[in-house]
Amino acid sequence: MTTNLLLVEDNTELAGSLGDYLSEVGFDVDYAFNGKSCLELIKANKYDVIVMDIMMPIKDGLTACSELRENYHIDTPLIFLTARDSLDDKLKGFSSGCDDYLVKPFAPEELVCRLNALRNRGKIKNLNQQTIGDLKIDHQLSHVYRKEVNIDLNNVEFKILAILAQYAPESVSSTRIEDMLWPDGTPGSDPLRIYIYRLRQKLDKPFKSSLIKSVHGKGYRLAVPN
Amino acid sequence: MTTNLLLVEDNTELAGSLGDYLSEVGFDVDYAFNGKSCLELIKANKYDVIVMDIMMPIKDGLTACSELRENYHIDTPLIFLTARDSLDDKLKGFSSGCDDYLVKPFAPEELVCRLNALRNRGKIKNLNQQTIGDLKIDHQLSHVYRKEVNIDLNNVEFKILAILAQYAPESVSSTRIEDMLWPDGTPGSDPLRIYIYRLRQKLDKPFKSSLIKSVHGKGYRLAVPN
DNA sequence: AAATAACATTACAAAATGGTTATGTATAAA
DNA sequence: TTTATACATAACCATTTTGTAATGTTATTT
Repeated sequence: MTTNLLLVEDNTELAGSLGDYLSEVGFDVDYAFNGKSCLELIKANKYDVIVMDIMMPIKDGLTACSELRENYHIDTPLIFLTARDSLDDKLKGFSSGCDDYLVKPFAPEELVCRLNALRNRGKIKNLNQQTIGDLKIDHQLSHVYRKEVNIDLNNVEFKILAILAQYAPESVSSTRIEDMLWPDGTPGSDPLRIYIYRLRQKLDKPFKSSLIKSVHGKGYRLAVPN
Repeated sequence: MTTNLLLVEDNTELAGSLGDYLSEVGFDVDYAFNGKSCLELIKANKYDVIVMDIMMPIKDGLTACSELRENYHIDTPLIFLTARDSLDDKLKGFSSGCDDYLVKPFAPEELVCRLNALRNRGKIKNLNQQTIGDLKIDHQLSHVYRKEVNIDLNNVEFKILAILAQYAPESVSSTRIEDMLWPDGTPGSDPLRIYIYRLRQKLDKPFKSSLIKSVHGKGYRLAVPN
């Protein structure tokens, strides 16, 4: 998963060294040296994240950023990198439409952290979808699919599956699951087995192979095919 | 458009003054005073953004944040607010899964900027008009169209739709919707269900597919096609 | 092989949740 | 004032969830 990054910085020396560092840690770096050329690049290519200096010739960063947002409706995550550290400068930065603002001098590691945070936010939906074999779990919407077929689970069933999925392919003890399902004490009739049964009816019975395995004396586990 | 914010801070004095400020500038603030109670609140309600101290009794912020991400798959934007300013502390913060990291002491205006940036990140900047599948919502004029057909909604119906659209395709709990519709306390007869029914009559019944889905025990959500 | 414990299955009922209809009241427009 | 509309209430029924009890099956131990 490469991240396409545009580095906009008129100081060629800084651009070079910072760009090298970012390339080393896995970013795919393009360069622009002023606000004008950066707009052209952005319109031509699609970037995951933009790193931009504020003070630049021809067109400064603030102007470039707000043009990007207002005129071209491009909402690629953008972080300003600048020596201007006053509150007023920061407010101007954010009101021009940036997503983050980092004051020079900075540790390159912090920049990388912030870039990752920016990038992940846009793709967050993928992060909360989990795939185990032919099983897909959307933790955001509480949706489950097996072989592209929607499986309709209720609250408790979904929670059990989520727990098993989290620790798969390891087994999870019944008491552990029960503690997570009923933090204030498990009801007195051993309902977990019944829910496991129901989960199996929906998740395993319609298919050839069964995903939920009992581990005698230990608990349950989610089998991951190969 | 209200923003529901959870402030997690064990120092009650700071929590109070900061919370007051955030309320003044338009945030809807809930409070938690340690990592444990915050987890319970977050599981019960859905927040648009979380502001969290790191050093807290019972359960510190870093632990709370990573549990949130890993165990509960909750990706609500989260900003750490802390006096720890070393690079190492920041790296730990980001690797626990936060989205931003602000060092104390800070200007409250900067916090607000960053909160707005977090909230808007990845979302459409044009707030006046919204398109979800074949549904068009004009928040300025309170107009709704589905498949180019004008849908005439009354005040409450429109507000419900706007709320669902704001969080689509996520579900929104009934209590949350009620809080937004009737901030001074819900009328005593569960009117939300009736309004949902009427909204469906106008928005879904004339069409083949239905946009408004009930999520049993959770609330309602707007289905986005594909 | 018998006994025991762990696990699976079935059927059922209470409780919570959600959808619908009918109707009453306040508010604003004609 | 009359009328229409928005808003709220009450009551009813259907569905889903959830927990319980009872019984059958499998695995492990003695």
